[in-house]
Amino acid sequence: MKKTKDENTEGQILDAAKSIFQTKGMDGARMQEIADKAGINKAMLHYYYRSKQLLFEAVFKNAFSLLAPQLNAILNDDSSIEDKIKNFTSNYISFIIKHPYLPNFIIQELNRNQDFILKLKDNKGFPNLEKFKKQVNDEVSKGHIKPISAEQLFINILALNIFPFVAKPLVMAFTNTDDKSYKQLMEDRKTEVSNFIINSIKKH
Amino acid sequence: MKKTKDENTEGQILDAAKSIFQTKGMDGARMQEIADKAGINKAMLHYYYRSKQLLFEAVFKNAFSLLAPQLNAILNDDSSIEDKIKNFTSNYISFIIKHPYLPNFIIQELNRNQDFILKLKDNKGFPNLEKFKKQVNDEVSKGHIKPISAEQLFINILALNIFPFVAKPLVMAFTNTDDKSYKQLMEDRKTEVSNFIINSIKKH
DNA sequence: ATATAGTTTAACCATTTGGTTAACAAATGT
DNA sequence: ACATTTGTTAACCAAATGGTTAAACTATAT
Repeated sequence: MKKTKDENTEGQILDAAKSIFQTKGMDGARMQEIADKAGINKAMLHYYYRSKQLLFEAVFKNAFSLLAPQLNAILNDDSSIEDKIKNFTSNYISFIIKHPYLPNFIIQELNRNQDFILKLKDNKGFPNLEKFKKQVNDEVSKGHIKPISAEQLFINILALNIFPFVAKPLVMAFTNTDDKSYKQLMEDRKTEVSNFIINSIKKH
Repeated sequence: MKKTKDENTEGQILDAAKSIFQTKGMDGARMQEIADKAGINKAMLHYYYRSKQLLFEAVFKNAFSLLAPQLNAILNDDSSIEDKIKNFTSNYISFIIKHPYLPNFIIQELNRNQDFILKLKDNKGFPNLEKFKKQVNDEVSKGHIKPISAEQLFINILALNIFPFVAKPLVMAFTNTDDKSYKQLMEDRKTEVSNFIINSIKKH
């Protein structure tokens, strides 16, 4: 029987690398620290992944492949705009509570290395706005929702959902909340945010 | 006559350090690169700022002291909620277009070093939500706007304004825009975002 | 049993990096 | 004019860091 990911060395390395890279970033991460966390010799990292860069890319692609399907849900699903917003908001916030470092990690590293995203864009499954655009334009011209471009609406949805996690320390300081009450604020947002968006675009 | 900031060495160092730290972060920045950018010997960095950590802190505090007044504008001004949102959105986006790396830098470094914000919180002039809370609660109970907590409204305002700059490479990839059309998208948001927020909270 | 291929380790290496030193140059005060 | 403080440089240093090597150990196949 094939060993499960967390008993074989390669998987242990990836898990440790995830944890270190996602909290410290490419530049802040140390190969020795990853090896220590995985409980193995540093040479093993190079045996399985050749270099820090390649290990990092493995972690990054893995992280991105978790995020992309969440976004495709809102872009390519067949439900109504209103349902999409409701579902996405609720699902997405649950998702991030499970992977708190993920959006920050992706954003930080994409800012550091602009070329990186070009590689990702070629992948099938990379989020594409076309269908969503058509849907938004349709609903606007039918008069179901107020005029708004699909791009701006999409940016707003992402912003309202992702930002509070990315800027957590900053927002916690401003709102004077501790970890526990911040978590509650985020729970509240599962419905708060979708209401906020829908209020804004629906006609009265 | 005292030399202006950009002719004296100390100021040149700070300028160079700003540019390097804000694009590469604490971990990615190299003292030699800062010295080269400032056009001086590396030993000068230590002569004026003692250590990388202290030089970094000088840059960080400087950056934060630019951001804080922008936020206080929305929190402590005497205008109506609607005016605040309009002005803040328009001003803030202009502000960031002038300092594109600033919000990302602050968020990234605060995530890296959680203790850091505690030092800032003690400073007078650190954004405080109390007055804004009172105003929002007032307008809600008077029935001028729909029920919403001041914290959630504040988070939403920050999110809609800051996020598109922080996550620029990601959003550019999703929306398939180049630098020029992204800049246009951001210009449009100066009014787009405030309409979006006001639509959402106003009563009909 | 024995050869073979895959896995793991300790020791090592070259380079990078933040920081220091000692000597030198330029102001500044007396 | 000269002494003292301030500013600047090149050379240097120790520690950290990504990566390599050669030997040892383990599993697998014949």
